[in-house]
Amino acid sequence: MLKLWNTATRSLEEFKPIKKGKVGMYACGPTVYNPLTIGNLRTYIFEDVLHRALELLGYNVRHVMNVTDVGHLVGDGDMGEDKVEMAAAKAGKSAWDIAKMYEEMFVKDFTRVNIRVPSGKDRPHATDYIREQIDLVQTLEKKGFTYRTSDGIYFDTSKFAEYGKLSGQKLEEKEAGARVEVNEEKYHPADFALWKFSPEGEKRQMEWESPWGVGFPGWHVECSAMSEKLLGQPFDIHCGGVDHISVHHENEIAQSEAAFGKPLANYWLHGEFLLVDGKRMGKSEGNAYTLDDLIAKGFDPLAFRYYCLGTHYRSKLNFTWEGLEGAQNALHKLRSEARSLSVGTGTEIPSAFVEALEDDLNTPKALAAVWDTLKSGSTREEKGAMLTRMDTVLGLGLAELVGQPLDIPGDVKALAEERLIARQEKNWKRSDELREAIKSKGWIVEDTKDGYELTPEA
RNA sequence: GGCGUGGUAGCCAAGUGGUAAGGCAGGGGUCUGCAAAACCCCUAUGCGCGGGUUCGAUUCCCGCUCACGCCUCCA
Repeated sequence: MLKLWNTATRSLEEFKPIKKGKVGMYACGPTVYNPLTIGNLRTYIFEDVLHRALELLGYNVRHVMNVTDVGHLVGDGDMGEDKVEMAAAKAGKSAWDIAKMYEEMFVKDFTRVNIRVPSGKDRPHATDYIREQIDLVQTLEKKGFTYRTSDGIYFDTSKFAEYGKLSGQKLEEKEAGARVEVNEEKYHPADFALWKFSPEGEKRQMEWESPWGVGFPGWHVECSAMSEKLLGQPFDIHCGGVDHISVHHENEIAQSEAAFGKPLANYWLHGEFLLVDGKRMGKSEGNAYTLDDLIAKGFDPLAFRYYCLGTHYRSKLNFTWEGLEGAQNALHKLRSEARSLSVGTGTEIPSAFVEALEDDLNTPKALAAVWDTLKSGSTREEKGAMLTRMDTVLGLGLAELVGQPLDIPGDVKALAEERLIARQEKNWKRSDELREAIKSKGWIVEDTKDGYELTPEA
């Protein structure tokens, strides 16, 4: 029985899909205006593991992730500039080119850490669903949830009685906060833009006609419009990062539920942050690392994935280089274990592994089950089969290594053979020379009980 | 001010009302020309602090403290 922690109820709940055997999940995707940080990546890895775990448990999963290529504003809430247009201006490129460039970058990063990237319709772009977003705003307008200011159409949060139910914060409590509100035309600080007008006399690169005037959709409305269009409402699981709980997801709920009069999603799952030096890592904090930074330091992207798997998704992960190194060492060990196994035909999965996943996606526990399996008394074939199955969830690239001894170049192999003979003749000088020769070709030779073992230099 | 999360060995990190998974690092041993690997063994009487409940708490309750996050764009 799969149990998941539902942010909406703040409790562990048994997962029951709307349609038997099927799961519809929606994940808030990147805003394509700068490179992904490893913090962003942690959340996407969590969603990918969720997707894979659901499949292992027998569900047919539809995983939709949007690409925000318009409408995400920087700075003071609804008053700032559009992130994509701003990045474009800075780079001297068009907004469309910027969006395309950063989308290609994140797809590359996803691929490098073995995240299966949603594609086609399952990766909708906000700019391709302008019609749906306008429709949604019109529905809200008809139902009386909107009002107009000089710069756009806004959602009136005071009209939605349940506003704040996800974060457990009432409107009045938010109001008491120390935030500075710069948009004095809004009725309430929590109100948010559904449609923004293009600035007077200014031509935006991304703008569309609408019943209210030329402009562009607000950030929150895209998710509501696209999830309804692609998954229906309600759908099963909505995920994202914890920082979205109190604003973005709250706003999505308000829009969607106000417009359609039914729940948006049944389960809300949120991935915790990755911290650096015990503090939040963020694009605006200036302490953000990218996957390329890790690679530049000689790390394998999958070592980062392993690192993430070692912490429960609802716990903060304090990123350190030492921790990443430990993860990489562990991954190397797993790889060499995998190579030493044989391809088996079994479809067994250790129950401890499955139970760990069913327990709110407890990947650290699942990883422990992997190690226990490797240390167990099962045969190489059984272990090979089990590791292969478990790797469909882990995504550590172990499955393809099972039963695949390293491909050793002939010349290296010949040197190793020659060294073996030298050793038998107790010609240690020659033996050491040959070890050096092998090393110069990028391989490490190690003696074993009945011969030697060659591994590529890290 | 409001809402929320967490403090477990050198590091990372699970977990439980009955005496602490796993990984990394470290130590000892076997082995070895050397080295490494491999294998075996060891490494928290202890789970932020103080109370309480209990036969018994790291696990439940209360208080405190520290750290972090959200409430303003950010996974």
